[in-house]
Amino acid sequence: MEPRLHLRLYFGEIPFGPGKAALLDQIAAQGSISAAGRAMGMSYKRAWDLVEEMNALFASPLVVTARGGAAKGGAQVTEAGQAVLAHYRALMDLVAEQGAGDLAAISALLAPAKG
Amino acid sequence: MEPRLHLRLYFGEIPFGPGKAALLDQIAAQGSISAAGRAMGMSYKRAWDLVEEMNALFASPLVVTARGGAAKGGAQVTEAGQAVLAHYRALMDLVAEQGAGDLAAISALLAPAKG
DNA sequence: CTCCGTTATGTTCATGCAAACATAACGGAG
DNA sequence: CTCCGTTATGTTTGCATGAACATAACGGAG
Repeated sequence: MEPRLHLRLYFGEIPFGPGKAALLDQIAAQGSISAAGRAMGMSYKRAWDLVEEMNALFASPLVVTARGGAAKGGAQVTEAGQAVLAHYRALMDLVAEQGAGDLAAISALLAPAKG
Repeated sequence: MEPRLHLRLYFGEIPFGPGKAALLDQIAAQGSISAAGRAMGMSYKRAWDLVEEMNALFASPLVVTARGGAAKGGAQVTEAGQAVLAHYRALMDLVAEQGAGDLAAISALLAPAKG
């Protein structure tokens, strides 16, 4: 499961967090939205809706798609997509490393994990 | 309105972002949950629910309350509350300053603001 | 031409969540 | 004892969200 304490980047009302980052990773690795969805236990429609949401946010799409048969159809993460992913990861790493003290201080105040 | 690009800290499913931070600020400034809610254009119930949610997250409450009349009743932000607020702000500042490059890079890729 | 895996889209249903409204308990001030 | 502003809680209703199901379009492989 996801770590107890994490960060989400927000573009207005639209969140970009661990879920969308992992989806982009899976699309890059699998070469299709449906395969990525399967690998993540997510319905194709759900995955596709998330992709559409992300693409709508940016001037150029983060994921490009192609219809068609087994060898032709598929999806690829664009350079813009890789860039967004890289900058998102950089921000998360920044917080995880240089913000470790603050994160630990907050964690120490948290109530014991509930069932 | 809130900035187009911001961060929320997540404790499991529970978010802690600009809204709750501002609510804590207002409670500290106004001395009561209801006054804080009024100042923020938020119903008392909404504000109280948020306070309850935050208090449940931590080992000791972030806000303590007292019932009663005009001079007696009210709410105060505890030391734990001030600490959480300070560490949250520190993380946000860290991202805003040292993550400025990544934030700018992402912003540059965003589609022009829609209506 | 058929088949298969993919993208693309729509519909329905359940669930969660927030807003609005309503009410009770409290306790000092006067 | 009454009043007032506060904390505290419950109920209802509308809206947004997600899950599940269904269907269409596409296009290369064979």
